[in-house]
Amino acid sequence: MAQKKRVTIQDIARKANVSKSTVSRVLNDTTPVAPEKETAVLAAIAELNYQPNIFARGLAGGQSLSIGALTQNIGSAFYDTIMRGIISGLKGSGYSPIFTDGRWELEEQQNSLQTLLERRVDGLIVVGGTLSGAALSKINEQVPVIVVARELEELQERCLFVDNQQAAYDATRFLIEAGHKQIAHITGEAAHQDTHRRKAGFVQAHADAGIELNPDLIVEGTFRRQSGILAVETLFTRGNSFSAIFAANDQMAFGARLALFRRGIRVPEDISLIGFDDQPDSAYMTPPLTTVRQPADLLGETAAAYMLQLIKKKPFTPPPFTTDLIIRESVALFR
Amino acid sequence: MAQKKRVTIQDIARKANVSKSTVSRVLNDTTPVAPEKETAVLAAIAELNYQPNIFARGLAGGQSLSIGALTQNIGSAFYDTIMRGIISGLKGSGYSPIFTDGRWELEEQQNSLQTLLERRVDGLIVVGGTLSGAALSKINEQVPVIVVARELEELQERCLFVDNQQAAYDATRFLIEAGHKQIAHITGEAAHQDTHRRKAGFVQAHADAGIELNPDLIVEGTFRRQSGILAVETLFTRGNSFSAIFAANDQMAFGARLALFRRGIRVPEDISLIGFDDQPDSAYMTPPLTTVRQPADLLGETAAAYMLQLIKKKPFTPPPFTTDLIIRESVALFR
DNA sequence: ATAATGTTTGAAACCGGTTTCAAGACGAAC
DNA sequence: GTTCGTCTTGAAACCGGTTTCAAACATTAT
Repeated sequence: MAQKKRVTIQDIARKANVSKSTVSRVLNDTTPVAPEKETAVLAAIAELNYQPNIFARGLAGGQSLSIGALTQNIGSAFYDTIMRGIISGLKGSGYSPIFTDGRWELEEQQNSLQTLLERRVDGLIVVGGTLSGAALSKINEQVPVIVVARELEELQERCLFVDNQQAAYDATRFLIEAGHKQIAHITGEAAHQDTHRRKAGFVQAHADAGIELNPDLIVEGTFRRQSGILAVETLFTRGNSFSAIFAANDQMAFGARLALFRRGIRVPEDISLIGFDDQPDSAYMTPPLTTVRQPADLLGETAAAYMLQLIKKKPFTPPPFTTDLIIRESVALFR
Repeated sequence: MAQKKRVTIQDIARKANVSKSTVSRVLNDTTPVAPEKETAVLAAIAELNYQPNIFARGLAGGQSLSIGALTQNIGSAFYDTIMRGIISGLKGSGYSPIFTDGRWELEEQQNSLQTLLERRVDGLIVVGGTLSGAALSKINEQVPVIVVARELEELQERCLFVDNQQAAYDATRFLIEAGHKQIAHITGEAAHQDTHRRKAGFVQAHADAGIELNPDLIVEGTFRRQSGILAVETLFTRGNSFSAIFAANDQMAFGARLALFRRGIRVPEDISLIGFDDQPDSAYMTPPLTTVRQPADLLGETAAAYMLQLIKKKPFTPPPFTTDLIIRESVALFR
């Protein structure tokens, strides 16, 4: 059953005794139309429950009314929150988002990108990832690009990100102020920009506090839970003592926490732990994890708003993004 | 810069010295074409880097080559895994997925549905949610619908789901066999089908084991972390003793675990805990959570494969889906 | 050799919108 | 009363594909 024939603009035109052109005009509000005709058209649209054909519109108008969003891990809390921000930022604009998942793999990112471009998105929001700035810059010539949670030289004003170094600095300083002097750091994956920024903040905080940093206390991780476990094992293998760990993200903090648990080491009584991202589960860690919160929702919403302005070729100045240290219970004063 | 003009089928035709029709034919493989012409067309396509215009194709062919997927919480591990399954199941088929998020709110689900329908998806995969069977059944008249993780009378053969009752039965039985006799259950939200199935399994396991079940040990939750905390508080307020908790999902198990932690109650030494879903974080709980695993990836992949067959109007019989009890460290023998 | 059949092929119609263009209506200015 | 400019409107072209249709050609049967 169902409606055998879809209602077209022609049907509306006929019903309202006007031409297709006029219907199109009231639909898009491009040219003034006599009030009584407009009313008639609107009535016909309502009565016939007309839905414009998106393909015809896209074909004729050259617009898809969709924004592509390429994230790296739909399903991770951080990306999810950004996505929700994008959704809500686009709400009511007539544009709808199309999400794809790059899975942190370059090939997958390229495929996803290809898919979005084939779908003729009117704008592209890239969240994280490892696509080169040059590549994105080239795409930006075709369709406006905004980059979230990453900083690219080539697309300077199009990047929305927080000051990762400062955030890591704050986190480290918090540990130092709590009396910790021997602090370990589990870094992210080397290929990531954030990894280096956060590490730099960690280092800087030591320097500013006049604490000598033992390079053996820095262990390379991958941003994944598993690597948090490995990192802690590595730390103990190396044999240096430490009273706190700063993990470059919450997932690794979870891994570290499990590794400590396995060794019967208490958190925070024996060793303090601090993460980065404030993913939802972190508040439910035992003990609840002290961590750095990024305004992921705001980043997403801003990206959407920015994109809408970009499409309209209007100027836009993104607000500053600040991070917050969420103090919970995984950090103790060093006795 | 960029390509000022997009390459069209006409350009290819000209270059290969054939007509548009012929190009279209080699593109879609609908009618045999002379080998030498086919080669010429293919060469032209490669040389000019031709990408078909998806709108023109959709308009002319009446196909969008996209599959809509409506999930409830992009970002929750369970939905995420299903989504990945859908992505991988669709890979190479020419169809690409469009995801929307219903957020477990009816209005949002309806909006999302509307968006997908406007986008003229060729198929719709609904994951969970609260849209009525009648509503979905009606949509199924327009476009094939598959429902994942939910069972609907109206769309019987289109539903892919696991036996929640059996899975909950297994989990409960595991606790009983470990010697637990007073087991608490934190249910999901009443509006959900799964909630009742899981509860039924919990009840049935008691009956089969000849253990009388104290109804005070069943507390209503909402599937959210927070409700796990509340549920544990409620249990202690009620004052009944119990040695194990079966939470209807992992998130609530996390909440319960935190509540126990706050009270200084050890898991599993004092109270055992078992969850449902096996979300990634669960393996990193302290102690790692024993839980029920649903084959979410398989569900997603199957949904995609099923949809492709449906579109081709071919028959398809989904494989059986089984759950696994993932035994970790949150359950102890009752002494 | 002729008729019947089958295979390739291009022209043209079509999908459902948007946009250009020119004509018609109308009020203001001369 | 003309002329001019502005506003509203419909016809037609166009976007870039797919599909129908009939013609052209090749193949086989009679």
